[in-house]
Amino acid sequence: MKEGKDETGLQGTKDYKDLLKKENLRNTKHRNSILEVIEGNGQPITAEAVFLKLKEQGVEISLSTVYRVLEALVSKGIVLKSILADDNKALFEINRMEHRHHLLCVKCRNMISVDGCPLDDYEKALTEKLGFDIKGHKLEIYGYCRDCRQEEK
Amino acid sequence: MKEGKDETGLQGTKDYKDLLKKENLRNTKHRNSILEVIEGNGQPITAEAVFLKLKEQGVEISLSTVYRVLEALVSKGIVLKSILADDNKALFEINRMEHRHHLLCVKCRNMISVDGCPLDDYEKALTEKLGFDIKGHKLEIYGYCRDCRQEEK
DNA sequence: ATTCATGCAAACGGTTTGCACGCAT
DNA sequence: ATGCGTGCAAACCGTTTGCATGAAT
Repeated sequence: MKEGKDETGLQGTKDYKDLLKKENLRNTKHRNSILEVIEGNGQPITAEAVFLKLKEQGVEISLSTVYRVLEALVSKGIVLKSILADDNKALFEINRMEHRHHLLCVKCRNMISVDGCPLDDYEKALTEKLGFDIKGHKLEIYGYCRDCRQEEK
Repeated sequence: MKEGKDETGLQGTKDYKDLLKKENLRNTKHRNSILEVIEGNGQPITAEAVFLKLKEQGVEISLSTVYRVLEALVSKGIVLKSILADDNKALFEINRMEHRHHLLCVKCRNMISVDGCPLDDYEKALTEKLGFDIKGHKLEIYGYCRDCRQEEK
């Protein structure tokens, strides 16, 4: 699988026309730019940061459009939204097919992505035990990253 | 309306004087009331809901005091704060010693608490692999509860 | 031609803060 | 007596929304 469309339709240099079309969203410059920024960004990013990155690139767009586009993408499941407890700005990231979690350093506030997930069995057990039909989860792990850990000592 | 304060069943005899003292927080009526509400509540609760519960009980308090007290308790680790992605109100719960997670029903928005945690081994592995010193985590599991699951079908 | 997307500015809502007073220590 | 705790109202700030214009289908 290379340049073809995969399940997500999310490809580096490719544009997002098909993806948007599939979700009944019109193919606009802004939506493409926003998807590019979000996908290109290694970690969850705020709406304002998206806005600023676009500005840097010379893309003129209003902040409210960023919000509206993000909301649309989230509602289609293309983008995931989350909020950390100690900072009430929302973070957005591409909904990659590989399941992924993040380690958040409480000091430098960097995020490290980790593929894979240890929760499958656990969820299965919960479903059986409680009759709860699990659709997903959000796992946020926090602590000190390798660098800040040194400094702490 | 009668109140059964001794029915928290969780702390029983102990009031919060010692706890507050230990953290260099003055022992005030409001702080005790708030701790009572939060601990008595089975699940995470918003600041406003705390405020309203207190009002019901005839406790006169201002919303900003509720926020300030909660903030103090969170900063001391007595209370945990979290924010769900689709609702930007903060939720507060007692930091119980037994590790506990919640299942959130995306339909009726009820929360079910589950004791225990499947992540210990996983975190140990991450620490070794990435040199990340893990201090804690937040796990939010969502889906349909037993009741809403029926209705979906 | 129609419908959806966007910009602008104003509104919104949960949360925070400045200030003066009250209460715990 | 001191300094933290509280009430009130206003400020704050991320986010949403109404309306008119512009672009995609």
